Amino acid sequence: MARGINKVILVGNLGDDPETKYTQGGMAVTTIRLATTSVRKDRDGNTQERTEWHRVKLFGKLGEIAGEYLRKGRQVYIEGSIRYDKFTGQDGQERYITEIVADEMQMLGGPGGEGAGRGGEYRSERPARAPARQDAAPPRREAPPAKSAAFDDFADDDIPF
Amino acid sequence: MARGINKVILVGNLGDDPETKYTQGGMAVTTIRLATTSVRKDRDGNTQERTEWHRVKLFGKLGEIAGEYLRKGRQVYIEGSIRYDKFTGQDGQERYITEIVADEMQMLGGPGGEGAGRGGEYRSERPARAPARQDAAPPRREAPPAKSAAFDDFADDDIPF
Amino acid sequence: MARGINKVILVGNLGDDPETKYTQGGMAVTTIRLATTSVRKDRDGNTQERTEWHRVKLFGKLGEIAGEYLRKGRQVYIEGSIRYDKFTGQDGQERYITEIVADEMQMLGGPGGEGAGRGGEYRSERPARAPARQDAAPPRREAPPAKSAAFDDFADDDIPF
Amino acid sequence: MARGINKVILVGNLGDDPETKYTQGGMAVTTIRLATTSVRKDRDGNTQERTEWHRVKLFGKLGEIAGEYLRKGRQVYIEGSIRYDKFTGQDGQERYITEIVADEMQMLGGPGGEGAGRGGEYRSERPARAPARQDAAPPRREAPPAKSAAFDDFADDDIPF
DNA sequence: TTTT
DNA sequence: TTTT
Repeated sequence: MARGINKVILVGNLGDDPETKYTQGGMAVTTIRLATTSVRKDRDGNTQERTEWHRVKLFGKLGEIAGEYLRKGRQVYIEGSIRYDKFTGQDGQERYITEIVADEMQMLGGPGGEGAGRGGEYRSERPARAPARQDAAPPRREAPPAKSAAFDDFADDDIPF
Repeated sequence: MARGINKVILVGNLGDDPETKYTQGGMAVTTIRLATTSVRKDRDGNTQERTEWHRVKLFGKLGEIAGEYLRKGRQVYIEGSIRYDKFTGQDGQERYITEIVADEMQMLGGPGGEGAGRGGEYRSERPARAPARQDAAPPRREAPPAKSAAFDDFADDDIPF
Repeated sequence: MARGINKVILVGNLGDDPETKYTQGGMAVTTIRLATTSVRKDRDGNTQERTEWHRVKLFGKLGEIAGEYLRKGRQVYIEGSIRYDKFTGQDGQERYITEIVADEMQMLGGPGGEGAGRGGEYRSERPARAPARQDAAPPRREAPPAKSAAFDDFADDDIPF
Repeated sequence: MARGINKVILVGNLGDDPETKYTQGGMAVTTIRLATTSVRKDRDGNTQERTEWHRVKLFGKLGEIAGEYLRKGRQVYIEGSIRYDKFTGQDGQERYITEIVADEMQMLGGPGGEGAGRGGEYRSERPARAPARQDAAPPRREAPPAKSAAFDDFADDDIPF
């Protein structure tokens, strides 16, 4: 049972094309970089911009869709959670990385969206247990788009409203 | 494929005990009323309060847990979506109702929480197809608490981080 | 001091052009209708769509900007809160209305966006006390776009990070 | 004009008492550490927990209130944005830090809440220009609690609903 | 009434 | 109808 809420909502543009890798179990893991920019006036009245570059990871079906349809420049809505990781680099130094783990994605009508229609929302399917191991699993890009789960929550058709 | 985002986040206190009904298929549907209060100063500098009373519906396992653990006065976090419904009353008049359909619930450490520990987060399981019809399905309150889905999204244990 | 959280996040398309009115004090009040659509499979495996039509109100500068730049079909991000209102119609019947009061708005890159650039985020300025009453205040559409407040929170330039 | 949305919502417990510093301009900057925990089942069916420790910064009035009322163990709601910072350590190494900059805070009914009532929500006032410099500004802890801004957005009392 |  |  989880304790606490860890929720992130981003609307930003991709700084580059997505990168997709696959686990040994064959699950897609796509990484995108998203920019969000805020603006302020400094004490001299000059406009100052600041851009945050978010590192967003998408797993499973969501990762496949992201890898297939997102492109550099595209505007996207992401909902997910923050994850702080620590690892040891090849130089023996400890390093820290912060990532947003997506569980929902919506392509918005931004630039770079040719070839993919203009929008569409996808939710993270909780990936089932990893399938039987397939060494260095091949892409299997033919996977169909995830079906949305949002409305499945009403799956009983005789709800007593 | 869904289009658009419809997301609600509430932290409020229950105005009354929850009410649980069951569909003919045996799915729990729990309704709670949540208060959120905002404050402002009017033009005369007097403090003005305004309370919104939200009607929140929880389905399936989430509805069972809510019915079992939530009580009047308890503070709760809800995440869900807005749903506007129209129906015809017994007097033939059209009526409108706005509800929040919950897909996540977190009991907070507020008052009224005796007997239930102090917290815990639950996510809406996408209810599977309705089970074989059981006329006027009995409660089956012995259902175990839903397992959280939040972390299940990492279900492949050899993720290439 | 407020108690509770009442937060709504929407990404949707306008069903019609915005409507702007002005208070006697000269404050703009713009209403837009936003569609969000979710999809589910029913028990027969057929795809079912459901669209919610949100009524969103934007006040002050935010209302002026919305009235000027938003148009039917345009995709927009809204952040705000839910407000339930009750009033008595001319027939003496009690009526209920649910509205989203916006405090942030971001135009997204959707269709219908000619003449307005492609995006831009705006926050609700807390409107100052109402200006001296101007009977049936004239539009004053020449108002400049609101400056974003997001980054103003760092207004002290010698922050000890 | 900002572009994009960068929004974080947390409900968690403080891992330690808050730390408050002051800028040379006299603005409070309070840092708290918040834990959020998620749970999953691994492939062997064992329950795995994972806790994220968020570093949250609160500025100005919000920082003063946090420093005064929050304590280790207390449960709190935070809304803010993610900020990635890079700096050079004393060893000449580049380091990265991720922080949540709060613009809303709500004390929840969790443990550790003695002496401060049980709740209350506060919003970040956009801090005005820094006051005249006061070298190593003294705390001025007597500052009154920030007034909530949420409802101020309706400041014109003759709104044409 | 939008959108895909 | 809650809560502080």
